[in-house]
Amino acid sequence: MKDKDGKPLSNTQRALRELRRMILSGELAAGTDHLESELAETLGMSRTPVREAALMLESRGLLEMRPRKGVRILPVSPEDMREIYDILTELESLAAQRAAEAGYGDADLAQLALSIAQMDQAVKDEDREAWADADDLFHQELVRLGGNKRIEAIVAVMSDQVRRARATTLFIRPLPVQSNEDHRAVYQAISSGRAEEAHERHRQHRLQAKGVLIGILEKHRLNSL
Amino acid sequence: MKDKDGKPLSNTQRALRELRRMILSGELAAGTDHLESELAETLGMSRTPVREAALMLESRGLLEMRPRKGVRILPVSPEDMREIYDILTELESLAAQRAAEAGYGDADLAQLALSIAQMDQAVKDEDREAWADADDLFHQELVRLGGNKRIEAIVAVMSDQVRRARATTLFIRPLPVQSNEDHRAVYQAISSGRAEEAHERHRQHRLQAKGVLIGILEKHRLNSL
DNA sequence: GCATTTGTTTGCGTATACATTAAAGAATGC
DNA sequence: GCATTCTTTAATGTATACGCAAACAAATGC
Repeated sequence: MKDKDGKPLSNTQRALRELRRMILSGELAAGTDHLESELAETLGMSRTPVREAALMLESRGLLEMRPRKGVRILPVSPEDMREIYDILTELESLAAQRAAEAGYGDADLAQLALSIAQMDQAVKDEDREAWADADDLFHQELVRLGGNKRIEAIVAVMSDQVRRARATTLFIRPLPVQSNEDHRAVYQAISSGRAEEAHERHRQHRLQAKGVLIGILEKHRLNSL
Repeated sequence: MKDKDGKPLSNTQRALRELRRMILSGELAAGTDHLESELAETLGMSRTPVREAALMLESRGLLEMRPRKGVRILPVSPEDMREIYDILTELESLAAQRAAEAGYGDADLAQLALSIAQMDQAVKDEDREAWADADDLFHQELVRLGGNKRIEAIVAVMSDQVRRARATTLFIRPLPVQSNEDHRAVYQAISSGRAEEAHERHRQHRLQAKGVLIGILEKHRLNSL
């Protein structure tokens, strides 16, 4: 098996990507248990790479390995979402501030601008999936511009868990019009080097998002997904 | 092999603890490479549990597995320390704020008070090791009181890396008298429910600590440890 | 009937064997 | 003498085998 660059891809890496994909897509449902040997057979490889991949996914908080009970796909509760959003709020706001301080030019911010444009288009089209993808890109790029690799890694892990909750809630909630305005404000602040404002605007953006998501989860009694 | 509770401890767990200990103590020096088979022999077990432990330590950022180059103990640079302290600053300050909002009583804050007392004693005795241990405890307990499990986990990971830098710098720097005053102020703020102040005091404390550490590292040209 | 014990099964933890492949060294040609 | 290719080697990636311990079932004693 080779990847796009022609480099061979180890089975462990394949297992990692496949399992992650299966969890995020819901193919492996939250709360379900799966034997290592089952997963190995599904993926067409032996238990060893599956175990190694599972170990990594365990430290990303997507699953849990319980002796004799199989690999458990961890559900996400509203309380988990509070924790996650609190972390995202703090770390992304800092990233926004740092990005503004870095004095990036328009070229550096092109990707950010692009994802904002994509979100605008998606809202027009009422295409929630496209909006979610562009939103992911915006946050990922924002954090990248913040220049802290560890924050990037942490946010990536937390975002994986948010993605699962969002897969369920995406079609329940109203079109994220407010969100798009927030993004533009953050972009403007970064672009013109207003660090404090970038921080605060993004902070408010995330607090707002947290409130909306938690509200939906509690209203619909989605205690575990 | 059994642990304190009499429960058998898996070799993977033993490898995890041992390797972590060896890295933090410097027994496995930063920047050095080690074959899986060497480590396995050292620990008296086969490669399998060593690999599994290494995988976990890799996601904690303590080492890196590079095909054919062996397991590399990751060095920590001043830039790494900036990243780590930025994260600790944000997440611990939030924890302090939340702890203050939670309205804990004196009994709940006993451990926090104890570690402060231990730090005072350690400063009197000029026992830097004891101070460092108590300081770890203070921060760990503070974060626990914050009530966000994920922040606890992230801070634990980051703290492991700080510990390595501190092992080197602990005896270079002046006695942390200012630090102890900060801790007391944070404690007071939490104890009396002044959330905003707890946040801000802890924030300043961490920013200060960051400055001191980075200053030492750069002054002594400690670019990698 | 119920509880306790014994047997059986099943899945994991670990060792080990093997295939794979990148890196280092040797040999060859220019 | 240098570069290139071939060979070798060594370390990893993966499969597989097996013992053990936990969960479940059955059987036995009360």
